[in-house]
Amino acid sequence: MSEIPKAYEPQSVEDKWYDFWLKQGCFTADPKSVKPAYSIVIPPPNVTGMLHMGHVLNNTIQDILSRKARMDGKEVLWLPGTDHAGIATQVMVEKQLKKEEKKSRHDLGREEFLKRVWVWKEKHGDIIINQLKKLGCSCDWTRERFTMDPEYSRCVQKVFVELYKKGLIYRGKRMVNWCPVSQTALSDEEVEMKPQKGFMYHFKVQVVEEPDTWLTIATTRPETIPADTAVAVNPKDPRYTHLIGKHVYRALPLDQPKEQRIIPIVADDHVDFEFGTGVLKVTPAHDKADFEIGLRHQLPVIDSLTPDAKMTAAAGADLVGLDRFVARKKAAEILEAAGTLAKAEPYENNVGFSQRADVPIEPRLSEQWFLKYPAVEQSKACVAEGRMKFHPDRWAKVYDHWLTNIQDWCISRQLWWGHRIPVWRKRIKIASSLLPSDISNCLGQDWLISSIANSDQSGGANVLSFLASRTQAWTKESIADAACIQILPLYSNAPSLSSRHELPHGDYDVVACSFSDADAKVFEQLGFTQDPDVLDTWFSSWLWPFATMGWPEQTETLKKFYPTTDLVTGPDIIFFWVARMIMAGYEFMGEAKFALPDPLPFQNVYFTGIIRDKQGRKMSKTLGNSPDPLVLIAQYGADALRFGTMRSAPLGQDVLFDEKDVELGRNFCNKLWNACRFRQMQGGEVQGEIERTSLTPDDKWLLLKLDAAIREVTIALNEYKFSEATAALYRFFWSEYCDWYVEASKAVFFGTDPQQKANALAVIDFVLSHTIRLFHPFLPFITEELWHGMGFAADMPDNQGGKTIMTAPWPLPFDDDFKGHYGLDDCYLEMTDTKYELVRNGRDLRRAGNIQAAKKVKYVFKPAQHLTPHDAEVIKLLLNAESLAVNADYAPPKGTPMVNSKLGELFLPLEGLIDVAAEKVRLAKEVEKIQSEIGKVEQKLANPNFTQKVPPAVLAEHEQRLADWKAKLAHAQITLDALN
RNA sequence: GGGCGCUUGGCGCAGUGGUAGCGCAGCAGCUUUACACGCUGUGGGUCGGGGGUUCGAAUCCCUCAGCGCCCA
Repeated sequence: MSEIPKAYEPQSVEDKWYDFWLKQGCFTADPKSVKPAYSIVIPPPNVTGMLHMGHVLNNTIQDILSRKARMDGKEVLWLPGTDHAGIATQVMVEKQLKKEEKKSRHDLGREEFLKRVWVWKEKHGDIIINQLKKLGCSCDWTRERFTMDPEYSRCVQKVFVELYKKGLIYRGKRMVNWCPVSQTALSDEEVEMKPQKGFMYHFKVQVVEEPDTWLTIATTRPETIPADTAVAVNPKDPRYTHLIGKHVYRALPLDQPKEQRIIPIVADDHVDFEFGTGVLKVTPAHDKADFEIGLRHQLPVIDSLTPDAKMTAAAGADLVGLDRFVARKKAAEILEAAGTLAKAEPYENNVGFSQRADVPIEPRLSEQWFLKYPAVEQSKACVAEGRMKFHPDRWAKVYDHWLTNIQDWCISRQLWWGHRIPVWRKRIKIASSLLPSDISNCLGQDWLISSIANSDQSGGANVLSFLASRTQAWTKESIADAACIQILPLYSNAPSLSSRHELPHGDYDVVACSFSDADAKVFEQLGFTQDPDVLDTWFSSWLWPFATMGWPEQTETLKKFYPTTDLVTGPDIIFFWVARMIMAGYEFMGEAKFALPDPLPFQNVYFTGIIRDKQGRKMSKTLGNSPDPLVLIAQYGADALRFGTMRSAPLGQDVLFDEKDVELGRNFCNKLWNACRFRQMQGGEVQGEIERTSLTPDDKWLLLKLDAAIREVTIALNEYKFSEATAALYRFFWSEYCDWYVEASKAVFFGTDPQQKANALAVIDFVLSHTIRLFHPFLPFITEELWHGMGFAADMPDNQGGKTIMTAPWPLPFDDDFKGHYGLDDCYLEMTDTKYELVRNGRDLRRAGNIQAAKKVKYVFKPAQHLTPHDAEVIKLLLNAESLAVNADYAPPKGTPMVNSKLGELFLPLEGLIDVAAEKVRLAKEVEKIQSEIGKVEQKLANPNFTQKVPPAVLAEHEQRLADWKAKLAHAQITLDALN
């Protein structure tokens, strides 16, 4: 740091140090280390993603935690990676394909399309990784993982097979959330409810048995009328009881003969009296609740929508082929023309939207894979009992509520990009009863295994009961973990086999499930076809904390770093990810071989706020209110972005982002830079010995303030209060160190005493070397630059900061020995504060006199006690005075403005220059304020209830306060009198 | 409908029983030999409304209102 630029220039510094850290392997975790472990797994960003402010917040926090842990002497693993983001990535590549080649994925075929996705991934997949590096993230990049990596994919498939064998995964025909744009099922968590403006249509239907009776039905979706298979009323609704069991003519489609449109009136408790007219149209194919009603009353299901949400032939000639929203209007028009539309009034209701495609989802009956969540009770308990802590803890309630009302997870997606479901199927026909030969014919000799053969001497019946138990299935001995096979009747929901002892004749699926590539080949050869669906992306990310560490092997990494210490994520994925990871931890890390007392995946979860713009709106591409962090980094520096973000991100609150915060961060870095520059300009020995007898009160004051700052910052970080930590650092460094200590130290540096100078330098080096370390987790780049540039690294052992500040020890609060040795008594705090208070008041005198700030003036000080030459020099300098005459016998001329303090009286004898009238007004105002304060305290003290009930300490404090105010009043009065 | 959170100077926030604070913005002044990305000052709040507990309430309780989020 020979030629130090006047302003800090981050660009030249940041890349240099990041490369250095990488080359030196500073981020690489050593599982063999004897140091205690600290670990975090990154919430994997989408491989398609670009860095946004949410990532900045989230990853800065993880980096702070990681860097602090390293300085605490921990062996740190921050494990990075990306997820494959099934829908998002597929949609993106499809768009590109359409744009560049005017082709759809179907034009290419599955295999070719997937090749294109991989090409895209290789080309763009590391964009976000490089962006994280720009931010300074100290991730162990040697362990970077991608959810579609072969090893990781194998974990996903293994988990699927295990859960399948336990009977927790099943295939079922259910109502699911269907996204007509992506044409896939979605889990409940991927559906977002939004209020939508539409119409409530009231239409009439005629009762078959009583042609004079018409019922009015209210609906927001008239286009689904052709799929109605009943109308329902509440059995307790007196308006309609007499009609139950009768029928109505369905209002649509009109081209269908009337007698084919007869549907029953059923009674169902689900129907709300109050809603609409109390008569509900029941559309089992297109509404979840209606589907349930349909089941209760064995209603047929008419599907009137195609997978891309156009009307089918069942909707009639008028509507067929129309988009659902067009058909809605058309249906209303048809009803109106037919004279059966009673009214249509504006109506707002909540509609489920696909989170990805942002279109209304369709409830749709389809065959999907579901998971009954494992380890739910353990997962609830670990948070409820506080073994895992949520910060802020209110999220624990949200978590608990979700787990209590948990629904099976729809894990299949009708996509191509993702982990393909490791299930193969082959259709077989069973004529009378199942024989082992049926199975062997189907599976080949290779799959007939000894355990079955032995237990199944007598043939079919035992095989059937064996299959019926469903908790076991035929497994190939050599790869017992990898595979299982079941025989399931077609179109059956999962549990149906359990009560059967005989398989009736008919069509069956032989279902083979395996994560072995060899098995897959065999299945294909035998004419099995693999399930076309892929798994939900979250079905891979829920394994993240251990699948990234080499599971299912008990690797060194797992042994050392699992369970992880902290997880940092947004509350918006508490269900998607956090809860599921906890369940996966209990389910898959609970095995005896891992020997974990508690297999929870992390000990603490820190939930960040959501980043909003300064008007409080969510950051979004369409609003264009989301700044590009890389632009900010280029403009202000990564440290500035980090510091600004942390400073404005209180625990548990959303963050209102303002570029001003980043500017403030930059200004702060510049301040830090220049403070070090000032030190450099004084020259002298680096980190000299502090001579205890030479310490001035200012030195002691500063060291005590540093001690307080170390305590505050450490406590704040332990409690995840990052904005408090930055606030404490900001205050200490700027307001205490720079504004007061550095200015006061100029009294020494501008003086002539070499011993004093050397000592001040030693104090400054001591304080700066501590401060820079405190700042390091927040400002990794500038602190590394200064650590070396200031020469603080020079005398340190390599692993104690000699090589990099990253491993310099985190500053500890001073112990009593240290304080005793250097005489750091709290009285120096008060003494020095009093001195600085005197300076502040002395500066006021200038203003009162309308004296230009630049003009040097002469002050006179009348000490009330001994004043050292050093203190006199400090006061003079801080007052920017031409001179400060210390005179115990000073007799001021009448009208001399003065201020009073415990140290003595400070006069500004500038006869004639003082605006006496203005000064009088100012003092009168001050007296008024003091009197009002005295009044308040006196009133309290006069209250016997107060004096009798209050704790003695509080009483004493009030009495002291009264005395202080009274002293101030006396001083002010004297000053005022002096002007008269 | 249920749950959670928020409401403190123009803006963003801290303060969980004992003198209402911080930063930004504003205003006034300043080429003070580290820093104008700076320095020195300064104005501005009956702590959302109402009620209660208490010697004492921004803080605890009740209630109302507004805003936001999650779930149904």
